[in-house]
Amino acid sequence: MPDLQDDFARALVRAAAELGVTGEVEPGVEASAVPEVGDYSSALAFRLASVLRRPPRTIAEELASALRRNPGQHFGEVTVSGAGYVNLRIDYASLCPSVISRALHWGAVVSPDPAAGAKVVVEHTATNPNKAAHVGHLRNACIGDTVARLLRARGHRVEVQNYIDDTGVQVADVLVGLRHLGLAQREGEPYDRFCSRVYVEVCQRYEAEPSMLELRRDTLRQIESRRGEVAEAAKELASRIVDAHLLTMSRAGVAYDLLTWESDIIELGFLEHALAWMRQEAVITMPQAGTFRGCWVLPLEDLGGAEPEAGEAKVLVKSDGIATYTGKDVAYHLWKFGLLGLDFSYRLWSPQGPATTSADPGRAQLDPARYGHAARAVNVIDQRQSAPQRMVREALRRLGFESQAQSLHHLAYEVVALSPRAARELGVDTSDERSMYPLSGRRGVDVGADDLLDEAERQVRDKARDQLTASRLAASAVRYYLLRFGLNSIISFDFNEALRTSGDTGVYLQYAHARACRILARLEPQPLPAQLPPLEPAGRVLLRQLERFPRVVAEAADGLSPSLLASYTLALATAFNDFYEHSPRLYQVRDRDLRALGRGLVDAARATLARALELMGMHPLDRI
RNA sequence: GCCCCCUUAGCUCAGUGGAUCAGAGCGGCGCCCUUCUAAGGCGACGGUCGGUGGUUCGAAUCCACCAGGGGGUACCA
Repeated sequence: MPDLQDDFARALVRAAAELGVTGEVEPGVEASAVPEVGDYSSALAFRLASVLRRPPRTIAEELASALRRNPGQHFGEVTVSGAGYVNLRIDYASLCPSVISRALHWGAVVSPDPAAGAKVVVEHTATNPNKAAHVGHLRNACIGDTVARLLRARGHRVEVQNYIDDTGVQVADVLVGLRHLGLAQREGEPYDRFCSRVYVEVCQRYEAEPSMLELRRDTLRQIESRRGEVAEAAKELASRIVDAHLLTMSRAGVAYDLLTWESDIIELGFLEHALAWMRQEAVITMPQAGTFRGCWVLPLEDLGGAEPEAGEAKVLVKSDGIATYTGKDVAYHLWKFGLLGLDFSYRLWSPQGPATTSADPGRAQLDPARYGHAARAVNVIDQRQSAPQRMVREALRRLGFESQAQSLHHLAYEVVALSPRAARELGVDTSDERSMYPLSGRRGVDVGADDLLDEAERQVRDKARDQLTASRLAASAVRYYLLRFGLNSIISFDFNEALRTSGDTGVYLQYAHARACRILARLEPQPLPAQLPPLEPAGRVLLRQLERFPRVVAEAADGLSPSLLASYTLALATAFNDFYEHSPRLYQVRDRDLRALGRGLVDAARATLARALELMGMHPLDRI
């Protein structure tokens, strides 16, 4: 179905051409701010005023008559208002049937992108596999998962990868704790929670006994060697935590196509190969003196032969021979774009779970051609890692992969912090009166993702019909809470706000959907009459929201902006609730045509709400 | 020091290709449940969009400077 707003924009461009305007014109069509003048408005006349050297109002009149001579499909009245706005009123009677029938047939692709086809790899979550996931990790996963769903709804081929950093310091820390602190898992304590506790303890011990840091260094070295008992234990620890994370994330509707293991990148020689390549191309150098003596570094600028000082280079391999995360990330991204010339083996992580990379060809189960080979990469990583992400891109560029460097997109988002109240509730000293307090796994100050989901479930349990409904409702509430903020907003986490069930919440959206389902259950399906009865104002608002859906999906997907979809869905649910409150009970409506129209709108709202909820990873509920 | 982000109603946040854009939710106030789900709807109250300048016919939105807050700038990630 053609898109009405686009049609209006195109018609305006044609009209401008009739007035003798050549070249690019931006019609600037928006929903009318004043409903009395129309449904869509354009400020084109203002923009043409300086070109045509006529008053905007005159130009608007000329545009309007050109539009009236040659109207588009579903165009109603064309008016001119204000100092020169051209307004279009929708012909609701003609638009209604096509909007409704389109809504009843949303497929996997809601809003096809003509440019889709190339593969997009979305990397998200990448939580250190050493402790329980907290609400900050959950924000990452919800953003990434929704972006992946949005891209698929545009017709892109998407592969979701979860990078498992199982050879980093955080895993080493918990391993040190497990092996040297003698802590025991408590009765009923989940393993990931237990490891969180060990992590906090070990971090405290480092402070008290700096000599313990030697244990960490040694552990890290053994992990990176990939041989021996310690390396095995690290793999075992990471595996158990990854299982816990997958379970947590699945509660929130988040799933992955592939787990990519850092240990495999090392074991299969990806890192060595990438480093050798960068040495050969003189992308990285080893300063003989100065701050970075004995490290392999990526110089940030041309220093004219001088040795780089702090801030002038990024270390990829430390002087002790251990690679930094950025070093490993370069190797990973060379593979991701299919540039490395080496590949993993692939098998299933669990029978129904995601695929995983493997360093053991003997256990390979899956076709390697399916994975990697990205044309475009979207990395969902919080804003604090902007600098390292730039380094990865810069390394690709200097190896001669300019187009891949440009196709690597760091989707940066702000962190979740604690509101002063939440911080107090978690026992943080807030006497310094800061505006927010950071989450800290290291200090044990965080909101566990599972705990939050559990708490949300308790909140809705008594009103939900069963346990499954309660858990889906809870997941919806949490997911929507984490998605409705813009990516540049720090979420000042507050329990009351996150667990609220009224107003601008996931529960409200689910309720609207379930309400539509309950209404439909009482009505026989019925074809729309050829001649539609007039639509009430609330119905017109609803129809306009329904008409807009594919456009919103396109904008949210192309702009990698889940919050756009969140605010749209709220507007749609509000329009539907408004329609519901201001229309007579449909099953009591005698007029057959009126009932058919109402049923059609409710069904379209139901289908569109369901699709919007799915795109946000929320399971649409037929009944609550 | 340098770089990035934020500052909009009492609170939490949308809105930033200029115009018809001062919006939502929460809280507080007043209404609406014999009738498809009231986790809903309606009404009133509430903001000189951090400040100052600039560009423009027109700025919450663009530019400059300033203030406050957060983050980065590590041989952590």
